[in-house]
Amino acid sequence: MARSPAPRGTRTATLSDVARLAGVSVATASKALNGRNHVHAQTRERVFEAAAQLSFSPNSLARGLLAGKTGTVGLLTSDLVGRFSLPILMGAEDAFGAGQVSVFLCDARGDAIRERHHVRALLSRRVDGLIVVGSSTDPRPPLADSVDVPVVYAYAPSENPEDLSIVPDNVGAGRMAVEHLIACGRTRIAHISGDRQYSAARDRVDGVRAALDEAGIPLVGQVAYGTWEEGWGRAAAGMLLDREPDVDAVLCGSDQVARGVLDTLRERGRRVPDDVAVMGFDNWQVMTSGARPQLTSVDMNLEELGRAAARALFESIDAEHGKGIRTVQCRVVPRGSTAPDA
Amino acid sequence: MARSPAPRGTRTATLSDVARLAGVSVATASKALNGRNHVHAQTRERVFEAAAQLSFSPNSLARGLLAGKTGTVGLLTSDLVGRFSLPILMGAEDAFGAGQVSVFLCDARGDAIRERHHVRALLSRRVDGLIVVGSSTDPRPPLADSVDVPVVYAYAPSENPEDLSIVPDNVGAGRMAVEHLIACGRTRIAHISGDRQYSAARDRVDGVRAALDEAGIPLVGQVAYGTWEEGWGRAAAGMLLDREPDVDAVLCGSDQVARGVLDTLRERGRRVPDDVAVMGFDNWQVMTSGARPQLTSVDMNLEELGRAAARALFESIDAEHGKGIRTVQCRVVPRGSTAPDA
DNA sequence: CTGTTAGCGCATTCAG
DNA sequence: CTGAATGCGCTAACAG
Repeated sequence: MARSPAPRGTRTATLSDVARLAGVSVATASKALNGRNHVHAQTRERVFEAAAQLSFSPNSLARGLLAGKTGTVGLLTSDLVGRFSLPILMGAEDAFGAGQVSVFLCDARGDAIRERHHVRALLSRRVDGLIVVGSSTDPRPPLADSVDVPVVYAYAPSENPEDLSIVPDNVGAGRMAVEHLIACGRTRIAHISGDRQYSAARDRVDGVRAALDEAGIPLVGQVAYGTWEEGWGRAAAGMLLDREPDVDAVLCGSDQVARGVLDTLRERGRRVPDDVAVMGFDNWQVMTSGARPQLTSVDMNLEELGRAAARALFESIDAEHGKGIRTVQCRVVPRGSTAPDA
Repeated sequence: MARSPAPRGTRTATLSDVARLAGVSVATASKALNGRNHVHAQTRERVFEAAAQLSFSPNSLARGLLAGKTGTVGLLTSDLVGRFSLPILMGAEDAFGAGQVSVFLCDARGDAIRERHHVRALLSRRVDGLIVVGSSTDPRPPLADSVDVPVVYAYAPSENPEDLSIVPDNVGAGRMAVEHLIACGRTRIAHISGDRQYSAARDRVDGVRAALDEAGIPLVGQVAYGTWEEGWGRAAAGMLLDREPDVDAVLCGSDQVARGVLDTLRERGRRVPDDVAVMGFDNWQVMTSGARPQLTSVDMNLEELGRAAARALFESIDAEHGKGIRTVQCRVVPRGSTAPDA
């Protein structure tokens, strides 16, 4: 059914319209609608009726102009297409949306010029704060413009240690992954990583080594760096099996790499998880659930990271800036590729 | 290097600050900065210098309050996590971002209550227009509130024919897919679809049948409806091969289904594309490029759809509302799974 | 309890 | 060519 759209050209009702209809002054109408004291219950009633009748909606611009804050924040991403920005964005949207804050979304597409353009536009709109979402966990330069509102960097930390950054705990992720494999009884663990250029890959390796050292278990073979894709997983798994036939677990740099590894293992007649356990990183639903068997993976809790960034921004708005890099814990999501029963 | 953040608490410069520093009135300063005529070149110069010195940034709230339009639009999605909203959002952000428009992003999470909440907030912020992005191509109820700004529905059309909706051409997609397979010399074509509940699945089937009829080629077996996932593709392919061993092409409801079909074909010893051609829908990069061979797919041009929605909204803002449902063409992206050379 | 006044920052009249 | 005045819609002082 079509609620008829409000007639175009009809000026949207203003507070003075409401006041006039209710037979009071604008000030009284304002107080009534905003629940201030010192207004008679009956008057308040009349004002509310008038407002409803005119479907009055307070003009946030006017309010913001007066208050000096707008209840808006800017979310500046550099790579919307990338699948890591999205959950962060969702988490932030979630944390803000619950309250009275609206989010301006801007995609700089990895272009510094475009980023400055967006920052200026956002400042001109008088956002109360800014979240800058990176496209990888490698540190990024701070915003070029000097900004007089709080800024929180998410996923990619700012290179400036004076800034506040919230990042996933990649070292912890590597550690947790190995601990899970060990808990599953594996002792011949290999690591097929992703692109060595990414600090995420290197940080996870650090965690992997630390956990292995603590357990007194050596890594099987060398860490194999390559890409984040399935093809690399297939190729690397082939080489691994040739050199280290007695491997009983493969930790993969991403869920995609893990998918490739699973393919090669199946073709080589290795059973998963009986002969070889496999796990990935990112816990990307479409990758993990389509796999045979379903893929155990480390979830980087990106949505939580987004929420954390939003909360941190709130705090910075109300109080003083935080500084430095905070990490968000990740978690292992066990499935059939490491635990027979899962 | 850390450009020192502007000292907190320092009120951001206003036009009268600029005017004072330049030794002119606010009116003159305004004209100078906005490139109006009737202002001496030297004066203009002085004003610009003053503005730069104070890093003046005009307050969009004040401007919007005065002008009656804000240069903002609301993008209302119901399913950010879904992979179809994102490209649409990108396209829209792209089309708007090029100009002077900023985008409020809201995710209603498929909840009508939350949707109303967001609509009200956006109207209160005096957006100039609204794009409503659906999570499937099934028609959706129009916005519950009566809205006095233009609204464009994207992906999911509004149930109200008086509204303007922009949707992908699913019928055309089915048709193009079959035409591609026929062009590749296939005559024994089967269709493993997705979830029958979705109009997208049914519309594509319509296109498939139309194209087959035109070519005078019968469909091999029945249309197999199931889910959009890999597991369904594997299972359905097994049944298909049992019943119709001479099939030479399988059109799949999604790239994921196609991945499953490819797996089963390989296990059954059928070569792709030599024995059987395979193609999917959506052209989801991560699915198509990880496949062996790489997967031919129909791209629904969602980013273009987003841009089209943005453009349509522009037109509605400047002129009169459009009405009805417009479709955006899709395109086949050929890869190794249908054409040996690709 | 209610109304009057002032002003947030800006662009646009209209006089000078 | 420039400046003083007006008002966009609203809230916070104050005065009645």
